[in-house]
Amino acid sequence: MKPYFITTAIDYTNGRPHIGHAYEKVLADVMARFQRLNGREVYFLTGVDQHGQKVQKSAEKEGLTPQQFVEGVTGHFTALWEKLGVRYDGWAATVDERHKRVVQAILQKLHDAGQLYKKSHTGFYSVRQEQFLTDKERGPDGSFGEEWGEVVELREENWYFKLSEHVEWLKGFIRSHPDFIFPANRAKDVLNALEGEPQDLCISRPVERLSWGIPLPFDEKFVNYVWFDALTNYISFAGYLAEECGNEGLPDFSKLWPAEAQVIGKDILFPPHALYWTTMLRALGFTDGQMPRLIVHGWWNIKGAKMSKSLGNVIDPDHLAGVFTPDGLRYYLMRDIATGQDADFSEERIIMSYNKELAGGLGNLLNRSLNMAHKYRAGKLAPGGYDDAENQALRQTVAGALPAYSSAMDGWAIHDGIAAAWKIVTHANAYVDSTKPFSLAKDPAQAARLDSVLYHLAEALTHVSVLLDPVMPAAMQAARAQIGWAMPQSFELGDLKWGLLQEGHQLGTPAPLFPRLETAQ
RNA sequence: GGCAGAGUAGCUCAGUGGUAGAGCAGAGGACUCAUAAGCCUUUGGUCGGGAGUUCAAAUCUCCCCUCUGCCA
Repeated sequence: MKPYFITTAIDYTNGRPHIGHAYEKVLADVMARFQRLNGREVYFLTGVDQHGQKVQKSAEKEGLTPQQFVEGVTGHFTALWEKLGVRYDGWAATVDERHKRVVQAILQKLHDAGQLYKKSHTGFYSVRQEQFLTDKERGPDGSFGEEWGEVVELREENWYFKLSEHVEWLKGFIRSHPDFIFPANRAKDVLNALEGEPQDLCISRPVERLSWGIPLPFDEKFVNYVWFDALTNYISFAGYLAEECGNEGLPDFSKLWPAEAQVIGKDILFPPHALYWTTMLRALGFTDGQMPRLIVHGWWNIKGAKMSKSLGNVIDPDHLAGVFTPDGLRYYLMRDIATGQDADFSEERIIMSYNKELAGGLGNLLNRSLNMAHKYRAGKLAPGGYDDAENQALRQTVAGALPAYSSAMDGWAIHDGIAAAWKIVTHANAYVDSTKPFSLAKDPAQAARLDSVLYHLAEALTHVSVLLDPVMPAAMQAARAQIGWAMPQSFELGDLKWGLLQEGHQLGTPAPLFPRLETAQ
């Protein structure tokens, strides 16, 4: 089977990462880890978009070269992924020479195929902002606002991609491939938007206006414009045209493509991915069967409002990871949103999810279970021959969690996958209260039953540590270390059957897995 | 303005013809192994408004109100 190829949007290196960046990468990372656990080979590609006018200007403002500037900002992203446990296989940085070679090769190919043409455009140009203005920028009285400074009418030549030639094909493709866009209702938005008869895409900027970009191979007076460059990362770093371009150290494209999942935010579905990207691939000769699948996620709002610098409500993931631990943040980001929909970020909710669910629910269950096993049996497990209806019920919950978890996770319903695994936690906590091992310990005649209860708790927790591993890799590894069971390298969900812990298994030392946070402020 | 979706307990939401559900929050209780954690019980809704179809409507039809998304 081909590897599961998953990509994310590449982040624009014009500012520091916020919670939205972190959510998308964690989402992709969780899916990558789940697919691996599910026995699939995975290739996870993510990265940064480093070219363009905004970067050029920000660099100028700080007195740096664009290269120096993007290196600095890129460092904030890679450091965050390191901290959050986002573990990627390929890193797509658009200043990479290998990427530039592929972008140029693609441009040449499209040029040779007659998919590009030069046209002059006359429009209103803001000298201060260095950009053309459209009617959107006009005020109610029809004039351009003061923020644009001097506005002049300007005539400029540029290169265009014949995107409109492929729009009819695209409509048909979307209608005949309901899985192309997840969630499905987004596909309707795209079809509706396509009724607006999209214009050809301008893919260049004169080099006098923008120097920080990839030059067009067939016309040195221009550099390539952002979207074309950025979108190409999905194939350039997957090894597309690697041989032709002399690129080394990249995957075998023929084995990797198409991507099973291109994880993007709803803001860049249309037109960039659903229109530009698909028609680019089509123009390059990619068939219907070689189109990637788009996974469109929603946004984290702040008290119902969009997160924005001007509102001053930007949430810093680095700070949250410091307070709630990286896995505490990953857990909250995955459990409090339905993939594809928006959610409200709430300080109260993240505190609750950590203290109530992770500390009080899962962490405390592990702690009380191991503690009793050490207190009554020196941490040594003996499944023994005792069994009863309560034990059977717990085993049934454990067995039933796996299929529900798998299908939810595979369908991008991460929050449902977590809930499926959590049924074990809830049941096990109730099981402690109903079996009362602390009472059984006082009665020598109940020794066999006590052994079976302690065993059931440890075994159930081992299963939970595997199911939640994609969401909280570091914490679940720590949990397994306390249990004294290491997940084998080759372990897959199919191996998750009752009896992972053997007769005589020695449990490790318990310690609070998610120390409760004091909320007194 | 066009298209799409949503309005159900304080909050987040599930529920597509058959006596209103879950989680969290709130209230009460029993227990003590544990991170003042966990467990049990429980308050709470004329299912946005109106009309219609039906023995029966949160669920189907029509109208209205409010909100959201995408596009222009």
